[in-house]
Amino acid sequence: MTWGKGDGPRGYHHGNLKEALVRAALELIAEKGPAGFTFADAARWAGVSPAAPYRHFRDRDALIADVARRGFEEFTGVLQAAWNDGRPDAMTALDRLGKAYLDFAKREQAYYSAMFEAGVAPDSDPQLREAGERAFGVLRMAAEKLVALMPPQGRPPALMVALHIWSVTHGIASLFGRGDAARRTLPMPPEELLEAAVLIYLRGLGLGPDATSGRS
Amino acid sequence: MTWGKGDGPRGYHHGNLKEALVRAALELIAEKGPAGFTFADAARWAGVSPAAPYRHFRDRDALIADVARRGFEEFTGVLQAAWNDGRPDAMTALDRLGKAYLDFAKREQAYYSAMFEAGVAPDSDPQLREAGERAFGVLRMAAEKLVALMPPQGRPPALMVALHIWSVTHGIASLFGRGDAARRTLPMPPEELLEAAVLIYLRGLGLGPDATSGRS
DNA sequence: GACTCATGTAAACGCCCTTCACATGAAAGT
DNA sequence: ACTTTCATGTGAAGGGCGTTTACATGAGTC
Repeated sequence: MTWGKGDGPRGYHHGNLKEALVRAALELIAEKGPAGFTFADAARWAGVSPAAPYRHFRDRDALIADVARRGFEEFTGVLQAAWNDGRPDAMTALDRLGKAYLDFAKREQAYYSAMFEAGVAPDSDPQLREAGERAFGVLRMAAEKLVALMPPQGRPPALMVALHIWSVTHGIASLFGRGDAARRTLPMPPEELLEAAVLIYLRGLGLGPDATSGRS
Repeated sequence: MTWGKGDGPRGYHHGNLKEALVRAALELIAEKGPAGFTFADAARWAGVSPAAPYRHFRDRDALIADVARRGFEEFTGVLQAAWNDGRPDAMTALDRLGKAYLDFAKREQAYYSAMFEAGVAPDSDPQLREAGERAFGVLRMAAEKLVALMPPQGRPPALMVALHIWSVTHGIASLFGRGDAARRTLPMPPEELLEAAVLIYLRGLGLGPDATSGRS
């Protein structure tokens, strides 16, 4: 095994402290929430002095912002894979997309917290903002494909549809999606709740499950 | 003006420290977010020593939980007033309800943060949990009145409808509702976004704006 | 008027955040 | 090969915060 990306503390220089700090942040956020982790904790976790992280991040917020940026990039990949260009049909792919969103929020709680709940302003870092917009872009693309299924007269703006789906999905993820604390109990799994909401919403747009096959 | 509830620091005893601490917390949360306020700050704001708050709250989290509980109670009142027993008809009242929700999230950012984003487990305090459930109860009631407009066969569970509406509203409030930081830009005001979403959703349930008048 | 007890204070401990001068060693230049 | 350079990590220090403890105060009670 190579030590290039490993975590063996070698001599005076760590060699990969930045990566180690990001992983420490993920570990600690998952454990104690985005507020319950300290810069010094991350340093200790990486086996360096409390001052070392300042060589790589301006402050604690910059570290969280970097975690959030990486989270958005992971997120984009996950959503894109789930959407899979709308195959075999837009409705099926949208269902996968929603489940992937909830699954990400549950499995990657640390990323999700950093992305949406850590109080990081999206504009604080242009790279963060762009990463977030790329993730939303997947939803936007999906909405465009859905809207294209409708008769040209009376098509709603695809952007609005994307925002609606994003909002309800994020709302469910925020309120009920996480496994640990702050959960509210629910009479059904979040995935079913979301699926039902989207089905009803799409029916309201005039898109039944029958309109999916055929014309692309 | 009476000093009974005022903020004049009298002699050795403050007289109203608990209230003063809650107001300090609201002020500071509104200013710097739920993470960016310290117990000692609240004490300084109230003009007492850093140890004084411990006579009234076990720790910082207990203070935030109390703020959240009060927030839910305010919230319940606001939602109930907006719903107004479903008058003049359920759809109109639901629209008011959604706007009141967003308005509360925007105007009472400090409360809203404490209620939903401060990482307070709803079960940490039974009173907090009950207050939250009373607030949701208003939505549940509204959903029941809406569902009652539908033909008995094929009525969706009112609880599910309430959860859907809560989720999309909370999602919009979380993502776009706040005025200051962490805002994402939007091509339309959040209120319109929500109104459109709910209209489409209700149409998907078979409830057009025409079904509102008449039978209650 | 003396007592009681909730309420506030002061001091102290440990931890955290941040900065500073300084140490180290990998990589570049000659 | 030797020196230089500079990013990277260290140690110590200052200030702040959270919390606990022993003590002070004074409002209400008998």
